[in-house]
Parts: sequence; structure tokens; C-alpha cells
Amino acid sequence: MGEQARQLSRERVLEAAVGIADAHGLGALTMRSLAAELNAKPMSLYHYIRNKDELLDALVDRVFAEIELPEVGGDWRAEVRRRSVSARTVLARHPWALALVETRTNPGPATLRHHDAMLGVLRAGGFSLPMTAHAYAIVDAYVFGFVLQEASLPFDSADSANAVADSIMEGFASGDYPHLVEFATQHVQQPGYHFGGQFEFGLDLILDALAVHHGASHPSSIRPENGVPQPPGRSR
Amino acid sequence: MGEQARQLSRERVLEAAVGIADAHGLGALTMRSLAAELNAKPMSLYHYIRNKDELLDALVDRVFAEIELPEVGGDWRAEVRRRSVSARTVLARHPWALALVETRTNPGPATLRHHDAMLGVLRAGGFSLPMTAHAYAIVDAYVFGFVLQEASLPFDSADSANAVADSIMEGFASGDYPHLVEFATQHVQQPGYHFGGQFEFGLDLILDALAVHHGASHPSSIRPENGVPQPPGRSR
DNA sequence: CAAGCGTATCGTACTTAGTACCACTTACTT
DNA sequence: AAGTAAGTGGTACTAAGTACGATACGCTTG
Repeated sequence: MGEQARQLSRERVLEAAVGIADAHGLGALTMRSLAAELNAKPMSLYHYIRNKDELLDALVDRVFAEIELPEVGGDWRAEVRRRSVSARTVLARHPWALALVETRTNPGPATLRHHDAMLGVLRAGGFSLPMTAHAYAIVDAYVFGFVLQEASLPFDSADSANAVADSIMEGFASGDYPHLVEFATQHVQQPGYHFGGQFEFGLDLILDALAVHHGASHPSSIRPENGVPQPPGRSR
Repeated sequence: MGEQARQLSRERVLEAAVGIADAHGLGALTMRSLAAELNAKPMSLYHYIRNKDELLDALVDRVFAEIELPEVGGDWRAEVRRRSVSARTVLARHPWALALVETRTNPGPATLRHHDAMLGVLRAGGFSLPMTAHAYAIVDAYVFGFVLQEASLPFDSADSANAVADSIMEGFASGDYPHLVEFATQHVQQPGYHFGGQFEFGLDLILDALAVHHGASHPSSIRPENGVPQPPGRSR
């Protein structure tokens, strides 16, 4: 892009790596392509990165760093919600990241800071240790799982069902998958459909359910404000 | 293992591929290692498989085939629960499968049958189409997400925290991650702790919440409690 | 039974990717 | 100016996917 190689740096290397992965997918991120992007030769990168594995670890941490941290003193529900929405947004921006999270198990500082903050809001919000564990596990399973599903959708929007439709359509025509057919034609292919829109519904459902369990195994603890049923209202 | 090469077959190839992935991980599954396992030469495999991508697609479908199908007529909650527990069990048995699900977006027959059955129980259970979509998305996000987390745990049990502990411990000592420390020492490293045990708790929590929304035609209008944005600012 | 043919198997070799090894170049120090 | 360390890159080895045929084997059909 620029003219010729300004001084390399770990920062520039990582930045370029994210750029390549965002633009062309993880598969396109090779040491060679990365070097080319930086107007350098492959081996030069090894001065800033031990090997490709370490590079990938660093990328994961970089993505985690983009997620909004929950504020530890704040209302747990609002804070967890905000960071969960942010997490999904970030992961949608870097779809390749999820594949990495799965493999790389060396959390970097941003990742640890993130976990710490999440545990922090929940504890400060009055959750017992075991309930904190449950809540965190459930919320994150949902967030990551949702993104995972988005990534592996056969039909990611109402129209792009075409390519995949081939193999499906055999079965469709044969009546093997009646419910899938109903679902696809009556729901998915309907005008306003957008899978991603379901995210917040599920998130709220889970947060509400957690609120009910709030403080469990801490019989003494009382839930200050949002234990009181709010007047029923629409969510938005 | 065996003596010499019995006749190859697609079945044998896939079986061997699953075996290698189970035993040594996806990374160890190469056309060459697969051929070796079958006492054959790499190129022989291409008579049963178009290319490696197709092989991976087939493996995903094979894993889906192992998951217990919900029975379409039965009690939706019980059936969804049973298949969800089964799904987690299967995915835990083949940890590499999740990574594939993420990439491969060509559902095979078993996968489609699976989706169809899930949609079927929910519809038969009285869920509206939109609520079916929500319910399925939420449950599967949770199931897949939970497995994903299990796969990427830095500390997967009370003791094996050692290897990873290096990078973490810097921060631990420095007091950067107080809540992580509390969590690790007071909860994770406690005798009976086992992350996987949390699965059913969360699953039930979600199913209960879905039961509340059961049959809603316009889901967002019946949030049970505290679905209203709280006035910001006041917190403890 | 021989000739012919389709299917299964494999030998060879090309391509892409990660990276070890070492040489060179440059910039900063003294 | 000379020495040194840090940065850069050329070459080449290895692993993996797979294209392109060639061969081998068994089963028909004359």
C-alpha cells in the first residue's frame, strides 16, 4: 500500500495480520502473504514473532482487547449485557477469531483482563462464587455459540440460500425435511428475516433467567433493586 | 494394526479419519497419515473422496449422525434436553468436530435430518415459527458455545492449571486480576470443581425460560420481569 | 481361454506453506 | 573509524494437498 517498508514492528505486524484475516480470511494469512503486505520478506517477521502460533495467540488477545469491558461497580445486568453485545459485534467483525479461540489456549493480558472484569461485575453484583461461575459460563456459551452459528449458517440471509441449496434441495423435494422446508420458506426466506437479530432476544432471556437465580446459595443476600417486578413493557 | 490392506471403501476411510482425529487431533489428520493408517498410499484415497474439504464435510456429518435425534411427537422440553445432552457428549468425544462446524458450511444428510427433527419437536410442542427460531438458536448457541468453552479452557481441571499458569501468574502476583485469583483459588481449584458439571444447570435454566415464552406469537411483548431498561446511574 | 475393459491402486512430481540457517546491511556506540 | 547488535532477507529443507498418468487386478464377452 505505502511506498516502501517503514521500520517493521510487532505492532505493524499484528495490525497487518488482522487486516489480512479480516479481508481474506484466516486461510489467506500466511507468513508469506503477511510479509508481502508489509513489503518485507517472510523471514523478517520472525524478529517480532517467535512463530506463527505465537502470532495467532497475539491476534486472539488483540480481538479480546476490542471488546468493551464491563464496569466493575455498575449494574451487573446492564454491564454484562453491554459487553456481550460488544463481544458479538467484535467477533462478527473478525469472524476468523472464533476459530482461533477454539485452538489457542494461551490467554494474553487483554483476555485475562476481560475475564477478570466479567467475574468482577458478577461478584460485585451480588452473585455467589458458584453462581458467578454459572452465570459467566452460560452467558459466554451463549455469546460465543451464537457467533459460531452465525459463522456456520448454511443460509446467512434470505437470498444467499442458493449455493448450498443444491444438496439440500434434493432432500427438500423428496419431502425428507418437512420442518426445514416450512422453516425456510415460511420464516427464513421471509422479507425481514435476519438471523443476527435474534441475538438480543436470547441474551435478554438468559439475563432475565439469571436475575431470578441471583443470589442463590446466599439465602441471606437480598437483591436490592431489580428483584422487584417491573411493570411489563416492551423491550424497545 | 491389521495385516495388509483389505479393500478400501469410503466407509473405512471416514472411520479411519475419525479415529485419527479423535486420537491425535485434527492437525494429525493428513491425507498421508490417513493413507498410512489404512495401509494405502495417499492417492488411493481420492477414489473415495473428491478432496480433503469433502472429507471434512463428511466427518462433520458423521458426528452429527451420532447425536440422538429428538422424537418429534414427544414433550418438547424433555426431547430438546435429551438431544442437547447427547450433542454435548458427542462433541466432547470428538473435540475436533467443533472446529469443523465453524468452517464447513455444507450440511450433509444427517445434519439436515437433525435440524429437521429439532424444528419438528419445537413446532409440535406448540412454538410459533418465530419462537421456534428463537428457541433453536438459543439452545444451540448454548450447547455449541459450552462445548467451545470446554475446548478452550485455560485450566480444564483443578490441577492442570500449571502449564498456562506462567503467563497468568505474572499478573496474578502483580494483583492485576484480583477476581480471577479469587475465582481460581476459591472456586476452580476447590476439590469437587468440574466445569462440565455446569452444563445441565445452564441448559435447564434456558429451557425453563423458554417454557415461559412458550407459545408466544409475539415474543418480545411478554418479557416476564425487568425487561425494561433501568435508569442508568444508580448502582450500589 | 484370450482379449478387452473398468475399477482400484499407486509412483512421480508440482505447488504452497512454515521456518532453520546463515549472510548481509545498517545504525548506533565508543 | 571500527565494533557491535539489531534488523533484513536469500536459500533451502520439510510437510502437505493433489494433478497426471501408469499399472494391476478381476470380470466380462467372444
